[in-house]
Amino acid sequence: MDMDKLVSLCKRRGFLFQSSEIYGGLNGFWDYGPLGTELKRNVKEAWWRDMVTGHDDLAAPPGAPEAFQMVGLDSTIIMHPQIWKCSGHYDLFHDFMVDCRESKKRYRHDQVRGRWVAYQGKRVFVTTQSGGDEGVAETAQRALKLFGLRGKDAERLAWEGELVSLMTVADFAQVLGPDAREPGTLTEPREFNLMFKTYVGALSGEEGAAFLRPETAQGIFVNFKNVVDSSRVSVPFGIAQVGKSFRNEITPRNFTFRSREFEQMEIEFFCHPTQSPDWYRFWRDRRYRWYVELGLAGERLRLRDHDKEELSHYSCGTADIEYAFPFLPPGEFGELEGIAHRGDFDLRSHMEGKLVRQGDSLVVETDAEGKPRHKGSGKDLSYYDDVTRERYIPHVIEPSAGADRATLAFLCEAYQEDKVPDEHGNPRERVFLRLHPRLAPIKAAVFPLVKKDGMPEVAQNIYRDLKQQFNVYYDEKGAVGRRYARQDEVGTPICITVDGPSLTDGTVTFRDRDTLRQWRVKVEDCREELAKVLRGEQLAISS
RNA sequence: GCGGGUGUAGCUCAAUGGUAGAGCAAUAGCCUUCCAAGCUGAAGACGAGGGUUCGAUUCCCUUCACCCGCUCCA
Repeated sequence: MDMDKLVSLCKRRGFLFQSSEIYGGLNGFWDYGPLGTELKRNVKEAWWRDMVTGHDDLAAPPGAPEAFQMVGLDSTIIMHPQIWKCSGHYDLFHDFMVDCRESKKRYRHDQVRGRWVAYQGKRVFVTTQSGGDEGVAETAQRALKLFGLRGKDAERLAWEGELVSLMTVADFAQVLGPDAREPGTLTEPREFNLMFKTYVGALSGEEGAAFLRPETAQGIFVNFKNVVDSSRVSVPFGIAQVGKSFRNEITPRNFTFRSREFEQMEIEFFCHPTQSPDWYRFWRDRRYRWYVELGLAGERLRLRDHDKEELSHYSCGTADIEYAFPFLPPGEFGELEGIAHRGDFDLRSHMEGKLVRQGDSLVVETDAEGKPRHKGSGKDLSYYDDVTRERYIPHVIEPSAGADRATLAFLCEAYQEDKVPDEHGNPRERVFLRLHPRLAPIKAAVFPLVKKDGMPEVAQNIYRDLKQQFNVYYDEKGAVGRRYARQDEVGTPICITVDGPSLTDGTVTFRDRDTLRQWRVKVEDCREELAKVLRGEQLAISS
């Protein structure tokens, strides 16, 4: 599939627009047009319905260890800045970077290290990105090259001390960049913040500095105790949240795939530590199935378990649900959702402070004085089980999905081209979106075959009746074939046409988007028939 | 952030240092009895800013956006 055609269709029919377009656009931001808004709403509502309001609290679904509860939450985008310090985002997302004017490469200031060396009165800080013996060898090698010496002259170089961080160096004119041939090519360190910074309060002083959330998850963790204390849930249970998140991506690209403002659909599922591997597998499979059920059924969708090396320091299992987007190189997949086993990392972080791995356990990271690097809330977020009389910190399974990415994947998967016969029976190119009926922005279109003989009046009555239950669209302009084509292009599953026989026998035709099949339905049965078709029940073909 | 490429109507494409043109789409109407037909009407563009010039869509500079590669992506 040609991505350009989809992008063009999205703009032409009002699914997606570039943000601030009349001012030249803004990189990494996208607006949803009238139809895109409906589509994305449907994606989010399907998720909410399937995960939360439609979930049966009383019985264990297939693959689940036991029955569980699901509740919702809507937390704020701006939260206490300490949350991001304890969660680890502040340290991970907040770096100083240096650029090399010569090699055009960029490095993290804290990851470049090097050694001071002197030769014939010249003193240079030779850098490397490697540590340990490798770094020592590399700096030795590069110093020889810089001064035009051979290996046997190595002892003529006067080294000063061990490998140290670039952060200890003030004058960059004497620094030889990791990929440079001459010293002095590195820029001053520049602050690089992947979180959007803002200021709370009318005075924009640093004491009011805060961040737009880079994920919705933390809002759930910090409300864990509130939810437990207020909503009669007991472990195991999940808290779901849908909402905007913000990341200052360095290279937003690939349509809406990597946007700076995006929407997430996240669940934090709290369970007993001994049961957590079973719950992890349940959620991994459940979430994969959700995409399949809504139409991403082909080989372009896959479930991929992370390798051990790929796991975050706190995770004991992570899987990605990925889709082979058409804009990616063949064989590459883009992440739609990550399902992570996060252990007790998050709740403990917000109790004790930012955690780091030490051997097999997580401990509070400390500063030079032995105090916590980022202090936690100090609140007890453990859970007391009334039945077993056990107190513990629940483990967390986190299925974290991107609403915009899912929407984009559904669009890509739905895009179809085929040939249908025109009025003379000659094949004509057709573009249509084979969207799942639950996702389709418009559920049905109602047409009078021609704009006379009382057909519009009948069609309008059907339209008004259906409108009470479904998002339907009325159109009486031009040839009916054109109207069909327009609806196909935006994925409307059914077109209902009032024709000659309608006026005498009270039936109308239903036309199926994918097969072009038509069958007759009584006017008074339209609502029920449409509901049936949208539920995916067998089409009642009678003509 | 770097390098290369591209910016003309919703889309596809013209032309031009001196009034920017077409096809398709969209739109209003006529016609039309099942898959973008036809006729008529009206509407619609040089990404933005600056410079050179009597005059710039065209030449120059800057900027913004998009595409490709690098970099980045807890």
